[in-house]
Amino acid sequence: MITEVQDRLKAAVKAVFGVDVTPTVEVPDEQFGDVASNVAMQLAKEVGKNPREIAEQLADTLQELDDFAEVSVAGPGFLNIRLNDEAIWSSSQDYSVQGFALTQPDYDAKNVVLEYACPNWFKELHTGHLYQTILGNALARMLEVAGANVTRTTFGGDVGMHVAKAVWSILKDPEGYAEAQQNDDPQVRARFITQHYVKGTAAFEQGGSDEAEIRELNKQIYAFHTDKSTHSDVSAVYFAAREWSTEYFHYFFDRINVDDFQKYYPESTTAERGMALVRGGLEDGVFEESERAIVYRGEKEGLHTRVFQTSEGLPTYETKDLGVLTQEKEDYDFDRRILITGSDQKAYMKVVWAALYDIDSRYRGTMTHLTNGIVKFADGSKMSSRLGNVTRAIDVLDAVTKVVAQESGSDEKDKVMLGAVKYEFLKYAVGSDVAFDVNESVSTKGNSGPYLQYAYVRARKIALSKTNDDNGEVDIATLSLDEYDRRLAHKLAQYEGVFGEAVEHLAPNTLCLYLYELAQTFNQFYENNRVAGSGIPHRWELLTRYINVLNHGLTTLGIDTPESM
RNA sequence: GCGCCUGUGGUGAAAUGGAUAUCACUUUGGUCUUCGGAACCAACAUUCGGGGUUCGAGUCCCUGCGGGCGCACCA
Repeated sequence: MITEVQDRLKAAVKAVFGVDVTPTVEVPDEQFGDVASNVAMQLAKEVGKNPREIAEQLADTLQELDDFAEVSVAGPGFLNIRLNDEAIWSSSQDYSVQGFALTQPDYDAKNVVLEYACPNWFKELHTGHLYQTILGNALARMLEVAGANVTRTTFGGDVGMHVAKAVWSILKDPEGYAEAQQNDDPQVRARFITQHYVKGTAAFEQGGSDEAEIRELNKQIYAFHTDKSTHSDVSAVYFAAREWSTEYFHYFFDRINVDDFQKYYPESTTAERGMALVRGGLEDGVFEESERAIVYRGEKEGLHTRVFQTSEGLPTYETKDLGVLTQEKEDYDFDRRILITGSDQKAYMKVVWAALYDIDSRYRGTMTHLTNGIVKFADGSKMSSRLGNVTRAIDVLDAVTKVVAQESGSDEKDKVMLGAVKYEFLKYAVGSDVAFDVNESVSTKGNSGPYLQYAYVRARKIALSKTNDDNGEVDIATLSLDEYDRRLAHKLAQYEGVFGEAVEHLAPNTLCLYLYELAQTFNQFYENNRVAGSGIPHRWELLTRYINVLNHGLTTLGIDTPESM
């Protein structure tokens, strides 16, 4: 709808003023028209006339076109266009039945690597991971619809100080370990490891001999991956717990029903590769030595200095990140790489990428970093996994399950629970803080996943009530839409444009908002207009189109549509 | 201290520089003898303060105040 109008406007501007522009066209508030443009303001300077005058001239030309029922000028020079019913109807036609063509030029046939969730081995997943997983899953699906070959990857720490802390604590206090060996519930084992991580962290912060032991253990664990020396009590515990964590990740991602990652990159597998890059970069002057460590001087890019190799000769997270980046490039030859992490990593990641660009400038301009805000409790305090006061991802699911169970008692409860959680996270713009109150923030009413799921279920059931009287064909020539028919058709016609915008800005919330408004528009239509037994073919057709768009949108966001609720 | 981000109804959020700032929750009051009521309708704000740029500013610039995050061997 937008693009058709845009084309006509462009042609009209060319004809009247001989100027090439891409007119801005948008859907205005309903009172103004079906589509509107402020192209007259765009042109004012170039043409040297006042916008109002330009708009009047364009209106006269546009008024002649068949699809336009009315073209008027308002305010400083807005062009408001009301389409005739036939044009409204046919611009929503593309969405009927199947085979939506929603490819976007920026992504069509491009290789995209999407890295998200990035869990740490030896720690339970918390709400931040839950959020990133849901967001990443939705973006991946959106980009696939847009035509991209998407590879979902995740990168997490299976080596490093946090690991040493957990393993140290288990070795120190093996009580519970035997028990965990017996209990193969992934959630229980993950909990066991996390508790030791918290204890190990506390001991480390006390300093003294505990800290020294943990540092020593850290080196030992790195060596397991280079020497493959896996025959000790220490390595037995390490590899067992590492395996438990891996199983736990698979268990959890399956639990929330998101697409599988094509590839897990544990840090241990990218360390050596990163170290090689750092050594090479040191020779080329990208890195330099400082206090026996190897650092990158970010100041030359307006950033700060970061350590890539410790004075102990160990790689840091920075180096392992270089490793995974180049590994992904080699494995999937990405045209574009999108990374999702917490916003606390923003400045850090800039430095790593600056170093990478210095090493290999091909990467410049191919990478995007999306961040979610800090996940906070509703009282404003920040969660810290180090202190153990996290809201675990599983706690969120449990809390919402309770709410949903009270309200529905249906057999598709799980879909509704996950729908509530997913939509709640997706409906807000990417990047803002996530203030999280387990008991209150996940809604099942109003602008929520369950509202949309219910809207879908209801519409499907209505569609099943079709009788012989309702089987007529829509006849464009005699088509007559009333206020509510028209409003719904108009809203349906916007899907393609909204989807394109959501992809362009990597903003699932745009899509969420549209689907919610669509459902509201339908509910108004349904409240006022009879469908079943009406014998009005276009109402049935609108119902079908509505169901298809809703289904497509929700599915793309990773939200399942239940059969009943 | 330096850098980056942020401030929108009671609460949580939306708004490529465009028209009378949008939505949900809460609260208050309505609709309907259901095509599935998890519905529909109505009421509730001078976008933190002060300057500036612009035909036009929640949005851009400057400044003040408040909040967050990051700044070398953790991830």
